[in-house]
Amino acid sequence: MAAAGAVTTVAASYVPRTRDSFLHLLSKAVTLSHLTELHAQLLHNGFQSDIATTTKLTHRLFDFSAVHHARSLFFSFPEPDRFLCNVLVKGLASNESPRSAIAAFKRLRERKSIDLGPDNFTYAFVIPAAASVGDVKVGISLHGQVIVGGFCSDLFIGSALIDLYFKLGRDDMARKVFDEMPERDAAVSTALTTIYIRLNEMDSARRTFDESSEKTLASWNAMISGYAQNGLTEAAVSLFQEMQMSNVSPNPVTITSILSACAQLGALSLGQWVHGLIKSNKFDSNIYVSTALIDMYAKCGSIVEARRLFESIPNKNDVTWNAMISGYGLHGHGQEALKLFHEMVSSGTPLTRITFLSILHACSHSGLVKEGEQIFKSMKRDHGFEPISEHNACMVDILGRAGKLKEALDFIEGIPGDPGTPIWSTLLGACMVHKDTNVARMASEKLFESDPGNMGYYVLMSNIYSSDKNYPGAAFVRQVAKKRNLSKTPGCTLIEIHQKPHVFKAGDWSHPLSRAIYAELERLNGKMKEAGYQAETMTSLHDVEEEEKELMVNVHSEKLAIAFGLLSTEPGTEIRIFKNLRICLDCHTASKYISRVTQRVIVARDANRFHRFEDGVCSCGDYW
DNA sequence: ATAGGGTTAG
Repeated sequence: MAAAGAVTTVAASYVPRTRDSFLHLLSKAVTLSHLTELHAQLLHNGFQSDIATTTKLTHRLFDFSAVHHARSLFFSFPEPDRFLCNVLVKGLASNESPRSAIAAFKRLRERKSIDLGPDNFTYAFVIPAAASVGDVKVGISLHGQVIVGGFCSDLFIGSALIDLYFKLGRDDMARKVFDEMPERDAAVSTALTTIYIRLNEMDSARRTFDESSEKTLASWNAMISGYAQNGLTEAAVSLFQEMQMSNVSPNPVTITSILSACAQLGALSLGQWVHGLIKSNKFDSNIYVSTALIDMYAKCGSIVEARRLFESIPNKNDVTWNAMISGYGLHGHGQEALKLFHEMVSSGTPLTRITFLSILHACSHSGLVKEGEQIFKSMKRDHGFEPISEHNACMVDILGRAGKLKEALDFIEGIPGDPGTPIWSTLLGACMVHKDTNVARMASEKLFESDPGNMGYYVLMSNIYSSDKNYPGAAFVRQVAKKRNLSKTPGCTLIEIHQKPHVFKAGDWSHPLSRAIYAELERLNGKMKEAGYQAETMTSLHDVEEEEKELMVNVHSEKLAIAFGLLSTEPGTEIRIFKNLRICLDCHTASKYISRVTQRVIVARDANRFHRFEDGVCSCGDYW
């Protein structure tokens, strides 16, 4: 046993202790060596047959991932009770593997020495393990046991079952479990909040959270992460601020979610502030935290800082590598992404489907057609991953963005079965960049059929017609969308000036400096035209309805943010903007001209990637 | 002496 060696080293500091003081010290221990030392002292004091201290020690050993030590402690204990068994199942599930937790659960249930069967805690630990394995048989059997054992009213078990059924793809059963749950005790509102979040009913979740008399850290975290994962990033940030005001200290789980929100928002200064918090709270060694931090820096434009952090992490996992690879992809650093991908392969880190999505996207953003094709082939041949719809879409993207629309179509032909929505949507995007109306029409017909409620495709198709000067076609597509009552996600652009975020919408006059901003744009327009810039003019929009015409010539949010950035910063300063949608063709062209006439570097993150405009050229090479 | 909450693609 690991502790045996420690006995001699602590013999000198041997102190007799009571059971309570041991329990206290065990929960206070902050390092694994504290625990091994305490284990030695426990043996000295004759506590080896005391079940309470043994259970606590086992639990704490699992906290530090000392699986082997925890295991041998468990098996050396003559008559473990249910409590100790539960700790084993939980520890195995969160450390070793969900499979071994399930195996241990089965063994313990068969063992007649445990006179009482599993309890509500046991199921709360083992059901999530079955969910993460995705084992239908085990899952259904556990649900049966829950019913027979009379645990249906337990909210923790209910929420675990709901999650299980979602992971098994049985949304109907998830809903059924929820609807059949009887009493909903207000005292366990955290569980209910979690359930609503899993059902994607954020408003009910928030109501439950707000009404709960005692807000646990887990319930704050559930709400914040629920918002962040559903793209409600402002709500996540504002709830995080509320949490700070209520004097509740964030833990690594809170930090991970809030970093994800910062990454989505492009909120660099908040992200940096959170980084400070991480350092002062010593959360650096948490792999979720450090991975989310890398992602935040990469998505907020600081790819160098992201890489610096990446190098400093000793315990990188697959997600960490994936985040860094896709960061390079976003910035159009395809070669760096490829180098890292090969390093990942040789590091022995298991590759995942997301690894291949990340590297394939990196190839497409950098126009690396050959390299992308090689990786796609080796994915199946060398790594045994059958391509799913998203991987195929990546290949279409690689070919399409490089202008090889014919090859892209041939590739689609070769896909067995229905190619799926993501593929046609990708192809449509490529048609926008390369102005191919015929292929676009074909792709859009498939999309209007398979995903008729998605306004994005109508906008894209209408823009493709417009850039081909087919205004009747553009107007027709927009009319169809209008008839179907679809609305477009409003575009907006964020810019941080002196650590304060400013958000602009198209044609926005709400900013206090609006007059100066529009005047600056006017001035820029003149200089850009001298340099050869041509905007869409009113006369070319003669076939478009009045209302739509106004919308189309409205100044886009990107331009407003850039003009504001130019006014508010010293000459020569880099301008960084963040757009929630894909940047439009006109704004892309305009940004190139602005970078030339003002001699400023403009970095723009859109929904897909980073664009770095410098002296009239964009780093994306005009495919995005 | 044990529950709940977290990162990567699009």
